[in-house]
Amino acid sequence: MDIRSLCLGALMAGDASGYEIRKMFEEGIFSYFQMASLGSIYPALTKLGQEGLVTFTAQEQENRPDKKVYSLTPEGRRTFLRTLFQTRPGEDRYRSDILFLLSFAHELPVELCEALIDEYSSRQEVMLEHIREAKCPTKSGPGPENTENPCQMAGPDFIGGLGEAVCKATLDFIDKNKESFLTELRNRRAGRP
Amino acid sequence: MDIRSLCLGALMAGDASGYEIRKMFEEGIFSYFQMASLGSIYPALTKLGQEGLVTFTAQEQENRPDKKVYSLTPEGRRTFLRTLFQTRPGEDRYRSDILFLLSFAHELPVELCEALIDEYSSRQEVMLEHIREAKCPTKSGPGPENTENPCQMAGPDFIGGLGEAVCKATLDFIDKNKESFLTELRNRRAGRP
DNA sequence: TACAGCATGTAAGCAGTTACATGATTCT
DNA sequence: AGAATCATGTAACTGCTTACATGCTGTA
Repeated sequence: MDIRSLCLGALMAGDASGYEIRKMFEEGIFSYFQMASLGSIYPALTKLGQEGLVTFTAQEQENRPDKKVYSLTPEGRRTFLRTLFQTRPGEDRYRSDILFLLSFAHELPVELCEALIDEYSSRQEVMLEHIREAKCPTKSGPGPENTENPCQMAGPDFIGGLGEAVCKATLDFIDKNKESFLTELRNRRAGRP
Repeated sequence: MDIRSLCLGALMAGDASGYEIRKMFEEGIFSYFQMASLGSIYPALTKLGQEGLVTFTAQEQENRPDKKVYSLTPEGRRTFLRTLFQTRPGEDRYRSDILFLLSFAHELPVELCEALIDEYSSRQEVMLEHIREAKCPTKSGPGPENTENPCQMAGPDFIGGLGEAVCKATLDFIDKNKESFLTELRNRRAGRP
């Protein structure tokens, strides 16, 4: 999935500025499985505008750059839908420095291992929070205004449920295994220093 | 984590050729949370060799290019350990085209949604298989020969357990929610065609 | 006072993917 | 016969991150 399709997808949920789109990928429902930075979003939006797939209206703001609120054109919508149908989905990929580092736990101080695990936990908790908020957004939540009631969209609901289940399983596993893991590390250290 | 550290990390588990290192990232324990392609591994190995962090012995093979079996130098080992200590782990990131596509389930044919979910499931099953094999490798399993018994390494065990828990949670969620999700999609379709 | 958030945009630089080049062997 | 596996290597291309440029508002 290239950044252009990602932007079109974000706009399917409602009009938004580049800044708001990034928020969707950072805190919203997409944050679980995609991400995009401003440095790639702005150029993508500009290009999509040139191709007639999006338009924008500049909202004037005092003492700030105009806020450009983008929306899909009918053609943009059609193009995106076509992309959805045609895309042969690429491999999933998960990257985690923390888990890589923890693979070498036997070479690291136990305190560092514990810190890494805790860091991993707290990140998962943040993610869980994001997913829950995205599933049942509070009024004036992040992202564009909800033109449709998102609770009527089955997709995000299913995906959100999946994300929730995964985060919970992760936190649960750590909860149950962290101490015995650290104890084992300490014993090994004591056994052959 | 840059590709160079990833290669050093792979070699911590034992000597290996570039081709074998890729296998570790494709099927071995690392496949769960990192990946690397041959086009990046070979140049990295060459560079590490120039820097004195790895050496290799060329194993002659009939009618094939010599197999270059790399091993860490003492300095390579030290460098990697230093890296482990110093690295401030980057954000985890998970990318999934399938989940992105499924976010728009309400715009897709139900059959396509089902196919996407099934594809997702089967990929998770493959991953689960890899993780299990990596945790309790069979004799002559993938990757370099096990110079140490991996069952004595707590890190991979913990990580493997985590990966297993996550895969299981995913498969479990899909098992329990797929049908009702598809039914809901079909009902919506029938309700307002 | 300093930092975080809002808000857009450009451009350099780099890391990694993909494709190309080559070729024998073994499995289906 | 064709595909996959083994095996290494180079190079173009792409797409993304990071940093820079600018500047007000609100909070700690």
